[in-house]
Amino acid sequence: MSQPNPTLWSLLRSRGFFQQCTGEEGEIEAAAKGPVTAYTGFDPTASSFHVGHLIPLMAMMHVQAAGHRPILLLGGGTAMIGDPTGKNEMRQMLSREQLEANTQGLRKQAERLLRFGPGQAEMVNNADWLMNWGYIDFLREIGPHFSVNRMLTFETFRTRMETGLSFIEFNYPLLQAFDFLELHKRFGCTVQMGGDDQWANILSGVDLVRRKTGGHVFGWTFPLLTTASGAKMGKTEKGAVWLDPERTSPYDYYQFWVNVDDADTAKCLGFFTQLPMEEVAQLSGLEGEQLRRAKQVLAFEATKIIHGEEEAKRAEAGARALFGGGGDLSQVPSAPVSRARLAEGYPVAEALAEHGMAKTNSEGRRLMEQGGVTVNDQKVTDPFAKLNVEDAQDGAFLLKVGKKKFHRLLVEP
RNA sequence: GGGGAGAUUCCCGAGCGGUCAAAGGGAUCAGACUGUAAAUCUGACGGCGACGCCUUCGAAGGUUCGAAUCCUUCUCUCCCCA
Repeated sequence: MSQPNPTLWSLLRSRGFFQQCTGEEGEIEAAAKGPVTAYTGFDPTASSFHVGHLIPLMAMMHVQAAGHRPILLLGGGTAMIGDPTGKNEMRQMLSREQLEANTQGLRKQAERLLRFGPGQAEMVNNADWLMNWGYIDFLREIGPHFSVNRMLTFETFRTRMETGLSFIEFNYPLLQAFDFLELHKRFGCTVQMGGDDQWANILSGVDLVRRKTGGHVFGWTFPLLTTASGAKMGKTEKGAVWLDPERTSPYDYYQFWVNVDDADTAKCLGFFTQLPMEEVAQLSGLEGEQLRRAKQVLAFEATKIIHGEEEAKRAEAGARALFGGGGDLSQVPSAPVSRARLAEGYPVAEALAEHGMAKTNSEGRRLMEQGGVTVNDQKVTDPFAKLNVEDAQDGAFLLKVGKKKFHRLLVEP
């Protein structure tokens, strides 16, 4: 392990990864003289991380880069309960098989971002210690340390007083607190990090560790990632933006970042790139049209971290071809079309629907009627227009919907 | 255990026998303006080669020329009392 970097906390602060932490001013810094073990948890509710998970993941990368030890906790056990935080209603319960599959998926992705191994990052699954408890035992062991009166004051639960809260969800903070205790015992973990909505859960853990072991541990939260207009970030018309290239292609991933609001650019450069802050500050200083340069850097860097430099370059080349004019079209998302299909006249509406540019044929036709569809740079407004072999350019059709959605159909030889 | 309210298209939410594919808002998409930004304005927003046809208003039956609207049963949710 490299020499621990005592400036980890100030680095995190300067990059935006700080909302609040427990302890007195400067206390956590002081406690971090030697290598610190810090953990953050993710419940495996899907088989891939998405952009919403990126802040804690990036934070863990900084922890490791600074010479400390990050622990990534996958909540195979807690996901059996379901975190009620931020939910208006109970989450659908996932089957054990599903959770196991999801855990595998997340594990694979995490391994690309952090170095795991002896003396390096740890990856744990809380199913390993949560699943074997007997109900009575757990209640006797942990229950006495939790005040229902206090739990009811948690924002999470207060909002649920209106819509209803089941007992299973009410138990969630106990389990998360127990995780911290367990990691403290096993790995000497002294810091739990998470989104600010986790504050109450994290505090529960800090308290529990103190009560059970007398240990002094810390909680640290990140700001919740919202767009300048207040909405949760990470959603597009296609749904969540995933880190799994099968779900969100590197090209789309790159596009997501190019398309962030002007107002969010600076914030995102701090969170989602590893560029030095001087460079971030300089890029953020750009104005107007120039700011797009900053977004291109953001997109490239963010894509590089997740998909690697090669993919980032490809995504960038594709974007340049489509938006910059000319260039290399080979990186644009594409699919083959058979000659037979074209011979009988391939309705544009169907082509759009079959390649994810419209949900249905009707929507495809509507888009055409509204002037939103372009084939090889020619606007097509006839809803029943067809593609024919002889209309192909360089053996392909470039379909475009709106300003940003492109797809190339390659005529089979 | 007793009493009450309710389940509507992605979300919220009108409709309460025909004029309902179902008001309004949000979200979303397209067009204009732009910088692959934001804001604003306009349009679209169940499916279908479509001024018509098909499938929708928790589920299944029934009444009726005709039902999201009435009746029956069922499932689920919420509230109040105990």
